[in-house]
Amino acid sequence: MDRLLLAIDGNSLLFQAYHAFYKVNLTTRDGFPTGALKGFFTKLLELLKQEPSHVLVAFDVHQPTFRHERYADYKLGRKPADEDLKKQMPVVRELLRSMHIAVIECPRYEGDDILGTFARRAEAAGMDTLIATGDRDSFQLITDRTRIYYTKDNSIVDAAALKEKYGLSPDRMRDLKALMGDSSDHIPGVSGVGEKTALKLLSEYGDLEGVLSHAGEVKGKLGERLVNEAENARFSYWLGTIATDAPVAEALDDCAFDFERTGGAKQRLYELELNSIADRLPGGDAPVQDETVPAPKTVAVTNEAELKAALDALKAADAIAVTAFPTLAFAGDAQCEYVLTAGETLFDACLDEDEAYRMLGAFLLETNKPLLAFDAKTVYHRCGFDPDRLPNLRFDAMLSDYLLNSNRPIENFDALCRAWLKTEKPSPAYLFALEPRMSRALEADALAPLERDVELPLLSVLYGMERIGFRTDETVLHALHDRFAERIAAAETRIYEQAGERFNILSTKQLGHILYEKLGLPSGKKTKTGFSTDADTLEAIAALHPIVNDVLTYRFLTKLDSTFIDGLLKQRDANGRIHSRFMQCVTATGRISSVEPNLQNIPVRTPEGREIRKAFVPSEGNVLVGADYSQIELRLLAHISGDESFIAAFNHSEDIHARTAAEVFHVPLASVTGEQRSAAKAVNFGIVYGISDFGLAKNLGVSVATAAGYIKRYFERYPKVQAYLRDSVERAKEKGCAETLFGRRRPLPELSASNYNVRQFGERVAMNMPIQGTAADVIKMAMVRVDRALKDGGFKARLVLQIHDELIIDAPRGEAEAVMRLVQETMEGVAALSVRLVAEAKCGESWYETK
DNA sequence: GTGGTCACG
DNA sequence: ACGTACGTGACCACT
Repeated sequence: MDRLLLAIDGNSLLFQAYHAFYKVNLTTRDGFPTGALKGFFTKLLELLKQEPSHVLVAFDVHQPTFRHERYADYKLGRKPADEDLKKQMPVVRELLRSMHIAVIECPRYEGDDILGTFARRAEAAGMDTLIATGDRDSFQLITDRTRIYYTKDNSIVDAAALKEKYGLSPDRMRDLKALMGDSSDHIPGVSGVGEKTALKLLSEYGDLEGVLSHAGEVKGKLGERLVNEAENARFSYWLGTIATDAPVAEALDDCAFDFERTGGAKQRLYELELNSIADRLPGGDAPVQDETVPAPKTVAVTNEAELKAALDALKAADAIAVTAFPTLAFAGDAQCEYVLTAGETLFDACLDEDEAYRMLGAFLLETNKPLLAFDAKTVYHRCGFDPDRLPNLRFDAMLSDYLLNSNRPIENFDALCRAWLKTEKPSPAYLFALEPRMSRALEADALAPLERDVELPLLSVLYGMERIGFRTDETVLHALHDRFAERIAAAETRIYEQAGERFNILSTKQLGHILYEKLGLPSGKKTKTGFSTDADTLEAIAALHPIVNDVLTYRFLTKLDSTFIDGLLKQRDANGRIHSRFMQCVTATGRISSVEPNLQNIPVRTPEGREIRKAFVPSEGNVLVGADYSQIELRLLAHISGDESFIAAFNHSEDIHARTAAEVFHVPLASVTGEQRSAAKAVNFGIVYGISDFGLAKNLGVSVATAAGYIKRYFERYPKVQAYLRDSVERAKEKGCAETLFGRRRPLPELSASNYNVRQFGERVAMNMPIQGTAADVIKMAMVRVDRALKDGGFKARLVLQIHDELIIDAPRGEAEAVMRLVQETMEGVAALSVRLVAEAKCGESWYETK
């Protein structure tokens, strides 16, 4: 096999990577931007699959290059690179060097000159070259030994592909550009000549000189321009010519590449929290060990006798540390870990993992020793604990880490150990080192009470909810499926008739083709990949063609059927119960989330969707008690802002949206119309989300000016709300994070971003997070207290679900009345604020009835 | 794996 | 001149 040179245009790739990750705003946990790095190295690894024998990455140096020195306006037109990108530039070079990949720069020459130079050198050495770039200029470098990997669409371009696309040979690409110019590269070209005209001229007269010498034959304004701007065109040709003889110090041999030597970047990539990249590099041996945390001795546990001996040894321990992934491991101190290991020979009596967990669980309960864990809830599941009898949990590293940085939940224990201790291999023994360190960090940020009083006890409550599950009635689901299936089939038939063909209605691409091309309906906004077909867009054109409503119906019903009916039926256990998992360390605001299945988005807003709640039923002999907070976020806004009239409205039990409407529209409360009320409701939501006139206008379907007027009058009536929103942004900017009434924090690196939109987003989050997050804190505290009150009160009733401001309890019929009172009082009394917290409880034979 | 869409608070 | 409501998760089509 021929040897291959992979020559990468570093600047081009880095810019592309930066913009690809722009919106994601990827950073390390302490705020260092890493989006461009992630994109760059992901692409690099992809390119390395070509198995090059030589690799180089060419960069521009930050000064005018020889081609541009003559071009006075050059600097004026160039946009300064974003701060975030600038910070990552030296890191890219550093990482590449530690991967033993040649980084090549040449003063006064651009990256593509270096690529051109090396491509020719490689050819001379009998090698093939693959140039990776997102810059089409490089197409001029194509030969039968040199191809371009065009990163914008991941295509490999050779002479044949170029001929097919432009009808030009590689060396005519410069002629093309000389005529059409390139504004992004500040190449003037000939005015009024674009790609089409340039291609036409070239096909007629061969090359640039041919075109210029025949300029007199070209009619009209175009001919004039070709004559007048001939020098401009020649200059452009020169500007657009990539050098193949740049005086580069490095030789081809300096670019020799060996994938096995790239592991040198591993440690640094982990530090940058680019784990997925680091994991793909070879080796990575000798990780930096923090001196104060020596690796523990490992004792393999392969059979029951060894497990018993290990537990025996742990009887002297002050606390027990346990991790469940990838396999059960535990420790009684930082010096020694016990790891469950498959037996090595046939003579070893293998120990069943479930049995090992059971024995460890029993040991924890018997001794009641404090438990340290990473993801204790999973450990509980593996041990199969009875939710009413749980171990003495003292520390969960996953929870502590989440409280310290809710921005990005840690993926696993490996990553946490690396981040906190600079260790490579995770071990439960490290929990003994992590506990004091993380506790100090929590104390320092005043987060210890949240950890101790809310998150740790809540973990056990959530475990109970997951274990118990929510009983469902499959006959309800099947009956609904049948009803929906008929209507789906009918809508489908009508759609095909009206479209005149069968197609996949759920494919946005195919649907867009039918609606906007075949039927000629007006297409509204666009998405990245085509025309938008979302419900808002379709509703706007529904009156123009009856097919549109059929499509909306079809979408609506298939969504209910596949996501909720099918989806739920798949998740039922042998007893018909559904065990969702409640994720405690996912959201940036402090809410919990629900997965597999998500029980926090079961339909309620439409009559058909709401029917699904009839399938959620109490256990045998029980009823469901549902209790929800009334307007909790707005009440918290009233409390936190201290706005007297807002507080008064709540404390007088007024309808808050109607009251807001009366204030904003200057009408008496009694004469507020339905329309005014819903506008006011939208304004209230907007305030909570971090208001913008544009967003409110879009939501309400009014002009931006009208929306701005609503907001203005709102702030006039509730001045302290305005002051609060302003202050939250200010405070967040000072502290670098937003925080709730109870001190939960969310880092906001967005606030110091150079990009306006990212910064605006940060400001909206700074307004929203304290409200949404405080509400999350409040209901979490309520859950802990409700759970405790039920158990302490000897009730059999148990929490089964939380939906952000609502709790569902599965309660014996005889307990219903008492439980309703208990849950309502607990929820209302959980925090003493300047506004009353109001909760309403109901009970019924299904979730449908508890609203 | 990503993007579009839509279910919830 | 730009492009935005906040927070989630699941399903489908498509690459």
